[in-house]
Amino acid sequence: MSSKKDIDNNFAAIEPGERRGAPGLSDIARLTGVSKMTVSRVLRGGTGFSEETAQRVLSEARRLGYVPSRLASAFAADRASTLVGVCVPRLTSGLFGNVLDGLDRALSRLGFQMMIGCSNHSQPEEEEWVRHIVSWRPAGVILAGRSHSIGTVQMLSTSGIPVVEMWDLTTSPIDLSVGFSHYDCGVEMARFALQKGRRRAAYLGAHSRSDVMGQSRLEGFAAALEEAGHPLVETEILEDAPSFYAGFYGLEILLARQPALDLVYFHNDEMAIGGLAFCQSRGLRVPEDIGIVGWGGMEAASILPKRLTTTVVPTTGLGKQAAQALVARIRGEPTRRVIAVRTKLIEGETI
Amino acid sequence: MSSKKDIDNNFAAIEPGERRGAPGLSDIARLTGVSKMTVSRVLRGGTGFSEETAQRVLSEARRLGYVPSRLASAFAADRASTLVGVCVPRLTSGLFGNVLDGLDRALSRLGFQMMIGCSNHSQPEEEEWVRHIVSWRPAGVILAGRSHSIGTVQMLSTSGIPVVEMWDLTTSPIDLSVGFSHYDCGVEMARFALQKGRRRAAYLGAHSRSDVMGQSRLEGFAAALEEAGHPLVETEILEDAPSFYAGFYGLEILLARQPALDLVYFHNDEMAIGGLAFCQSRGLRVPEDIGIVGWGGMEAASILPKRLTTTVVPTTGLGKQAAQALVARIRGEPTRRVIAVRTKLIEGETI
DNA sequence: TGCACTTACGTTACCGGTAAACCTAACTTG
DNA sequence: CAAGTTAGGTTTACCGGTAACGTAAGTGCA
Repeated sequence: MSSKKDIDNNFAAIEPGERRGAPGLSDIARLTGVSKMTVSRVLRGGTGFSEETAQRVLSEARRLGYVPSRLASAFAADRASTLVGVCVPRLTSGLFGNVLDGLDRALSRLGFQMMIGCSNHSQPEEEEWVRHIVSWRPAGVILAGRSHSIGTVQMLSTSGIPVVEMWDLTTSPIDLSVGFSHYDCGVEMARFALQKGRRRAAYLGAHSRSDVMGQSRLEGFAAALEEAGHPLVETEILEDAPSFYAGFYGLEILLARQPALDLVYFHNDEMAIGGLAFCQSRGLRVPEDIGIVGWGGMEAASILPKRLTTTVVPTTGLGKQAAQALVARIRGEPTRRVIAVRTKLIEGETI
Repeated sequence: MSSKKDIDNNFAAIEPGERRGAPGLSDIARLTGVSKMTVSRVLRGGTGFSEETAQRVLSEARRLGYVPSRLASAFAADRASTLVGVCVPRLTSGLFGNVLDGLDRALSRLGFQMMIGCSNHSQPEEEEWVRHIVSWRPAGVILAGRSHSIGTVQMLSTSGIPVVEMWDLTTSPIDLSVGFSHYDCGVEMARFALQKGRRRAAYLGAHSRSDVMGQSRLEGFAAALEEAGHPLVETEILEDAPSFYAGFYGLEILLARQPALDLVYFHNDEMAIGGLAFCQSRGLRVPEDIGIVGWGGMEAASILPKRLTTTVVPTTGLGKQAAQALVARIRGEPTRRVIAVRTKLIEGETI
């Protein structure tokens, strides 16, 4: 048929002398008059060739601008041995930005590349991403959080790919876990507040989608206060993103209900800074009239005129540790399954 | 030799009956009694097979938990047709976090995966990353910024990979450019300030490494003021990271040198917020005594008690547009080489 | 009845690099 | 001087999926 012929003609339109793609080992081999295998050995720094051959090969490779196809070598090895998949709940979070930075620094130094995905706090989206990444046969995978869909866990377990679950700690990881305990953060902050003489504390949270981690902090905070005989006076969980603005108006709500508070523990630093702004707008003195404490260690929180009391999460360090644990696992070195990183309570000027 | 024998024994330690890796097309083919090719056709939704065969293949694929190897298909096609490389100067920047978010949403919806790198504002590091990504033969590459090393430009040009340079606009891109003009941002802010009656403006910058973009804003700002007959009164570029703290103490320096300013244009919103904090600490009224304007559209800037006047950069939208332009290019659809996105001057309450 | 056409497959070759096996000539060494 | 060793290679097979092409059985129609 004529249509078929036309199509054939179109595909035949490649110029005979023209280079079709990137130069490969065989191009170098042909031009230097040795075999592909010798070229491969020279370029990977092996043995079994003369100095002269090596020079010819290297100069020809340079001249052609040869870049090896990782696709081919990964394929040959049946796994993309320098690829690590990383999935975080949000790309816009300052905290996760730092975690990614730590991961990137550590992984790229160790010769790995990151393929990044974002779950938007959604398990189905995470599972979708895991399916994609598994199809790339990566050397390892890093997931944020410890709760995943059944499909996610199954795919990762059966594939045999090393996995690190990071951020909040789990004692029964798919493979490895690197993180810290949100519950303990809450406990530590409660004890610190008590030590500072606070007796009427409230908690102001906000839950965006499935962020259950704030909940653990609240539980730890409440339990420690309870134990000391000064239970939590008030709790409010806003149906909103945990932003500056939520902290501002949330504190207004909280104080309207219960004016006699001497401390508010916020979901995070952004909300706490919002709370500070609210206090300022109402002439409430911090820390004299009310104490404000946050969580997370936002950079801005440490350089405010009045430094915020908060729990600093070692984000960059966490990324680094997660990367190191994963790489150790990939290399088959012995690794602890659960690695706890230390958060640090920073005493600012708001309590 | 005995050592060789030992090694052989170690490598022979794989159990005969055990699965060595992930199941492939040939496993499904063997188990259903058809050829690899038929399985491939069924799984990719082609034609040329019976309904009954399709069902057998599909159920067997499900049973085995088959995940196709993108490594193999990408390799066969001689390019990783669903892989896009993205390199940003910093992973910890709020602005770039949003750009990445926009990119990720658009790219994943279109069926692409992102491989991310970070140049740390360093051209050698960027070049290093480009070498890595080119070795993956990606469908496209997105770089932040418009100035790159010669090696970077050469590798990308000769590889024929579609490239988008995003963030600041260039009229002579390697391939495509999506961004906005920092110079125009400066001009626009100057005109706005003049319209608001400001006559004695200063600029406070900070240069971290090779961030030359702030420089363009300063140039546009200064030129527009000059043209109107009210030239820039004072300029200070701090040798520091452009942070909240730099804004705070930088303004102090500026006012010590030149107390009679009625406007300060800051490198970015973080610095501007620092400047606001300084004014507050000194009892300077904003905007009555002095106007404070920033750049970038930090989220926190819009929810401060006193909304900051600033230029909002459509970060997420920029990512989306960059992704769409790149994908259009990859698909061979006609595309404009230079796509300008609009920044927006937001009139807050600080001028 | 015979020939074209369709359906439902199967076969082969190939992508680029690498492991493993093999080869050959020169050089040792007992 | 034969046997062994080494340097410096080459050849072959393979990774898993896909394009291109081949083919046998069935189907429709003049």
